[in-house]
Amino acid sequence: MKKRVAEIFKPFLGEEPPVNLPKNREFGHYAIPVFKYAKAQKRNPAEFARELGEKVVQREEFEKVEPVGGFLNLTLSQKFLDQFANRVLEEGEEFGKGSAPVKESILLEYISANPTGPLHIGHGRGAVFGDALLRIGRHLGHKIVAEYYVNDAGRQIYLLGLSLWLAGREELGLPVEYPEEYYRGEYIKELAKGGLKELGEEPFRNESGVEQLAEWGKDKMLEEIKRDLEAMGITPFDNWVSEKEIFTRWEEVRQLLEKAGALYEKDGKVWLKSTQFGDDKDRVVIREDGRPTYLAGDIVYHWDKFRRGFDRYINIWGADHHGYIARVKSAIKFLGYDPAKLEILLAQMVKLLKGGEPFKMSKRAGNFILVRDLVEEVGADPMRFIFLTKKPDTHLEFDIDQLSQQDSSNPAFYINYAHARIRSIFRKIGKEYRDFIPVELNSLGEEEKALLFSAFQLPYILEEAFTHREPHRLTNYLYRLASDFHSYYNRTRILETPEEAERLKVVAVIATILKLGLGLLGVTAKERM
RNA sequence: GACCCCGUAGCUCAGUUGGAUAGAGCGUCACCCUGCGGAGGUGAAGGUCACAGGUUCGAAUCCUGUCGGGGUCGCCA
Repeated sequence: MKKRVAEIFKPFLGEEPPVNLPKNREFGHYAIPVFKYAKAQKRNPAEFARELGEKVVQREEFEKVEPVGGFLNLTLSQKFLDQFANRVLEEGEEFGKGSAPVKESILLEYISANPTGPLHIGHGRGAVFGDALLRIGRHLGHKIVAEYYVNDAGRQIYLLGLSLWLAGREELGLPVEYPEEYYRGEYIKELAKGGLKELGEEPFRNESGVEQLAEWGKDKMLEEIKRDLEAMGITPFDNWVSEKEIFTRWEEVRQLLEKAGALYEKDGKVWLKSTQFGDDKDRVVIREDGRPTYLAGDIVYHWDKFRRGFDRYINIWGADHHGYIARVKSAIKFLGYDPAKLEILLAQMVKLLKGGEPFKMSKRAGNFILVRDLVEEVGADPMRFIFLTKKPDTHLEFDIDQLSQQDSSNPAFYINYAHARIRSIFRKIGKEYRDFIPVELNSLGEEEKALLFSAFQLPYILEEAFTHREPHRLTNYLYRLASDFHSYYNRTRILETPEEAERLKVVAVIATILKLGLGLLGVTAKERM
């Protein structure tokens, strides 16, 4: 819509001018600041705006063209609004589909939490963030592959086995000596009990059982993670990539790195010369005892990603991994790929309060808050919403009690309620949205025009939300739209008025947009509350 | 010390590509039910956009510096 307006001005200005959305409704739907063009011609901006206005005032798209200072304010005609309303009603939830100006193939990797414990709310934030990006991006027409990297090898998995072994032994009354590092927490005890039932007591008798328990426990945890994802309504992943499996290609990658002069030996270890491409220090990839570090696996994984030839690679990591970016990018560079194609988004921490009381998260200590518990407490939708109303790179703090509220303080509720109210009207009259396509809009009030206008912004909002990797823009937009609707609905009767048909058409558009937008956030719009 | 994120109303946070009078929710106060869903709406109070410079027609937004809060700095992941 905005694009069409910009195009109208291209012949007069030589380019598509910036088209602003004025905050104040008195200034119309769109405003074009002409300062830049006036200055280039050394003209007075007000005069320039007036002359520009005269050139477009006759067009059917505009009802009013008004120069104010250095701005040219535009009010769209009902005819123009009607055309868009018809498009929304015809296309329904396909509205805006494939509207990205440039379509890319993207490999999106997110969560990738170790299968050593259930997901906590920090993972939850990354999960919801990634899922929203995925849905929005796909709607816009990007080809996105969703991938989860499973760290199913190495020390963390060993520790899982050890922790289960210890917990099982304690359960059996066998002697237990706790080392400094192991996983605590209720889930370990429960899992160990499950292990006793399923595998018998044998693996717990002596230390050789640790490895078996690690393998078994990892599979169990992965299943639990998948259950958690499902409970949150996360779109199923296209790929689950196993570190263990991918690492079988290490020799191949190692040779490539050596050829590129990326590796050297020192103190019996193999180092990556990551300082060459901006890292603070070089990093060990193979330890003295021959075991690879985590980085080695990650290098192979990224090599594998780039070989698959996407336009872009997006990783969503916890903010605590930011120091890791430089070394991964340097490895990519050594392997002959363009590290600029790898975009790493950091999701900041989540702090949870309940009645003002802070909760702390620490996976090791075992007193972290599980996604599962939060879903049980407030439901998946409110949880998704609270994560998606904030920028991912800000520390997020919220009180659980507020999310349990069934009122406007709970955005998930509030938006759904707007949708349900409209559904209720259509249930009552027994008609479909599409039935109103033939209705001509010509006696709309200011509020109705404004409602339609903001509903038509959806494709633009989606584009912005995706390119900035900020799905919260969509959430906030939907909230505003719902709010505008509630306000309108509160003072405007729809049924049994002379304007009934036109008003139904307007709210049908609103409901379509709300449902579509909610869907892209992973929330199913409710028919009734 | 280095690097990353943040600093906007009492609290939690939005603020579009730099654009006109700075926004929401919660909390406080005052209102609106003869109504299609009041689980809603309207209004009031509340601001040195951390601070200081700079860039320009114009800065919460971009640049530099300072201060403050959080995070990371492993041969864990």
